[in-house]
Amino acid sequence: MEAKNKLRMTKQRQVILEELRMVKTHPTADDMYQMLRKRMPKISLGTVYRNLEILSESGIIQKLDVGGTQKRFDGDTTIHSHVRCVACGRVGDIDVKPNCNLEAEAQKMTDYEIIRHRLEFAGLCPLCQQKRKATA
Amino acid sequence: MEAKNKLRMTKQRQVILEELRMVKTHPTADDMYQMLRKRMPKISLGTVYRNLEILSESGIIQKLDVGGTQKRFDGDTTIHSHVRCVACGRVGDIDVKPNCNLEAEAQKMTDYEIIRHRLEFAGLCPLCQQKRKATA
DNA sequence: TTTGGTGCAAAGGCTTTGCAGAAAG
DNA sequence: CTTTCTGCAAAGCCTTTGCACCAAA
Repeated sequence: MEAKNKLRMTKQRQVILEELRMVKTHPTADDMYQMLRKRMPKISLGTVYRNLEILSESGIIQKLDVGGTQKRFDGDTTIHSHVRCVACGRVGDIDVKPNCNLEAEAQKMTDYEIIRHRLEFAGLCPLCQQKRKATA
Repeated sequence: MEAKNKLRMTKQRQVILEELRMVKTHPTADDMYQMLRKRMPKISLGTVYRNLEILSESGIIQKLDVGGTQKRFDGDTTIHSHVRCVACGRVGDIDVKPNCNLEAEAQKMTDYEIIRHRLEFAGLCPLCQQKRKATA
């Protein structure tokens, strides 16, 4: 729990990090598990969860808390926003850097001490737009 | 699942709606359950979940997907943002209406069809600020 | 060696659901 | 009456955890 332990670079951890950085899909833990089994058939789901947790605590990857029930992970730790497809759940990146100083703005209106913010969009991904046209 | 059914205003539904509108705390389903039992001791947790779901689908209340594992509910359906205390999980309101047209902005940068957005802040609530001072 | 990590399976937390009886319209 | 809703308990889904063995450093 504490960040005092030294991390070891195990095969599993390495592969998890590689795979996550290789995709731009913001996979869930289980998505990752499915991907990883192809390269490392004996890896366990528990190990995947543990490592994604550890890596995100260390700031090496990012844990996303976008809508939906499952957490998602992002190998890209630069500041950017996300779009979530309301139909299929897919999550994409958006490179919006809200110029307005939202946090200062918000700070004026609350007695919370603002630390950071999160901006997320919801919409329809290209695939689901097509599906909708087909149905209509 | 379909919104075709006519809603009945049962005692339970009525009380749930009243209680939710009475507080400004963005309770979880279980928070609501605890509150409700005082007025209606035999209400079941399942009923609470079902009604919060139905009411939010009907747009009568709002289901919040802020960070943390549990969903929260808000009787206030006007557009506003939320702050979440990173220490205790409490959720407050912030009346920031991002003037900049974020969605149009985002739309330029993605092939998703943007439908809406969500702006959330994270910080320390007054109580947790005090606790931290006391500890430091 | 030492100590953190792994696989496995069981346990946990939150939410949903099947069912028979109750109640709104 | 008819159809939706309720309470209860069981099931489900995602995630975490205990344990004995394994492997980095």
